[in-house]
Amino acid sequence: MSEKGERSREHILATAKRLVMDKGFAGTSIDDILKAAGVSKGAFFHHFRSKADLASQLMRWHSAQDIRMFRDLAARAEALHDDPYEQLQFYLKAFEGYISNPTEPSRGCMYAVYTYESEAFDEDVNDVVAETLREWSAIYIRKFQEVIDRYPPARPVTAKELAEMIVSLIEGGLILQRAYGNTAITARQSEHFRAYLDMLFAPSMAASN
Amino acid sequence: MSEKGERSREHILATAKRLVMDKGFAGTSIDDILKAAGVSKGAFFHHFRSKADLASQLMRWHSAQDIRMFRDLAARAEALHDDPYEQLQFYLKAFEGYISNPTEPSRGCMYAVYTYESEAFDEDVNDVVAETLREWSAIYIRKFQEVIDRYPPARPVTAKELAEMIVSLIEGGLILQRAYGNTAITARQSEHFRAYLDMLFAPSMAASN
DNA sequence: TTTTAAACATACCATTCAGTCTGTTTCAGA
DNA sequence: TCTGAAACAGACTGAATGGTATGTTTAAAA
Repeated sequence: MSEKGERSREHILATAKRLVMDKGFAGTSIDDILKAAGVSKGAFFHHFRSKADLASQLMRWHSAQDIRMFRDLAARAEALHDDPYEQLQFYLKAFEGYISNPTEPSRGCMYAVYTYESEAFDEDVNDVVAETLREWSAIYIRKFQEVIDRYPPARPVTAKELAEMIVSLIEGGLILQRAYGNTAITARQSEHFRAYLDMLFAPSMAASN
Repeated sequence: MSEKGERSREHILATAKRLVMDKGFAGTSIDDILKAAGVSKGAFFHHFRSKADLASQLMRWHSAQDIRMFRDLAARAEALHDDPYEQLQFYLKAFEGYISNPTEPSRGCMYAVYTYESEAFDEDVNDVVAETLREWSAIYIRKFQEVIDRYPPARPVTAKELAEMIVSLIEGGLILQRAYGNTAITARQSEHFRAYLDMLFAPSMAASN
């Protein structure tokens, strides 16, 4: 990242990420990664002590990228809009744009891959997965709470359950997307969720104007 | 299933299913399955030509079980209730009971496992996954359509998008469930979805009485 | 009782895999 | 220019893995 030496490590991580998302972690051999990345075994084992170490570094690297993106998106939403509901809508729409980007269609979710092979990983790696998902939820929870506080919902809902719902919809959408070979499903789920939010909050928003 | 010889095949399939759901397909070796099932290599390769053939038979076997369960649930719902909305509620609640069964807590979803390792499987196996998910959706779609026809929803929704939503919520919930080690999440998502349905249909149900 | 095929058991084989070992190159600093 | 360490290259190894070959048991039909 900072030095030139990081280039190769990041290149290996990026290649591994692509392969692991396509074939799973156990289904991806080190040789597969070497071949796809065009690096030697010496280079690989210079940066990673073992395949388990790759798993750990890969998840931490990917998690750091994601958390940065979540926070960037949240910061942009807050810079552009004052109203928490508008911030939320912006955030959700921005994510829809990101997930259905046609140049780099989403292959799925790294956390789902790790979750479904959790037995293969060290406990601390699984903890990173859970913590990243929690961090992601937390961004939603904060925003939902602000919205709920300002616009009493038509039905009593908690910020936590709404956050859990959108995360579930996205994770589930990514699975259906892969299974059906249709890259539009997750964004559609998010749109539908926004329509649900409209039902919940539109009445009291109208009343407050 | 019918003959005694089927016992061993089914025993291998059931064992493989458990292991594959815990460790993924690539992460489960044939020897793992032999050891866990207490059968010999000869027995295994008598019933399955290769590991890929196991993958195929396992998915078809599992899919057949699931589809039978979906249809049984739907039939029971229709036997117990006349009103399509009550049938739907029964169906969803029954599934919640099944998924959060404490004696056999759900390890996740087989289709998700296969989806995230899809590169490893033959095209026809991936087709079985997609078709089973569609079959599952179709049961929801039929019921949602009946409900929509009888009770005009508060917001224009299609049966298809509602079906896609509950399937996504369940799939996503199963991931979060594994990641967090909390076996209650999927059932909670389903409950939340039922609350959403109430918002959609309760007004016109009240009007029709 | 004999025959026959399915159902199993086990030793074995070739390949792949993660990981090691022994170097060579690169390049920053003295 | 020299030194030393980081970065890399690639041949090699032992264990694991998928798969085979060959033989034995079982059980039902003839």
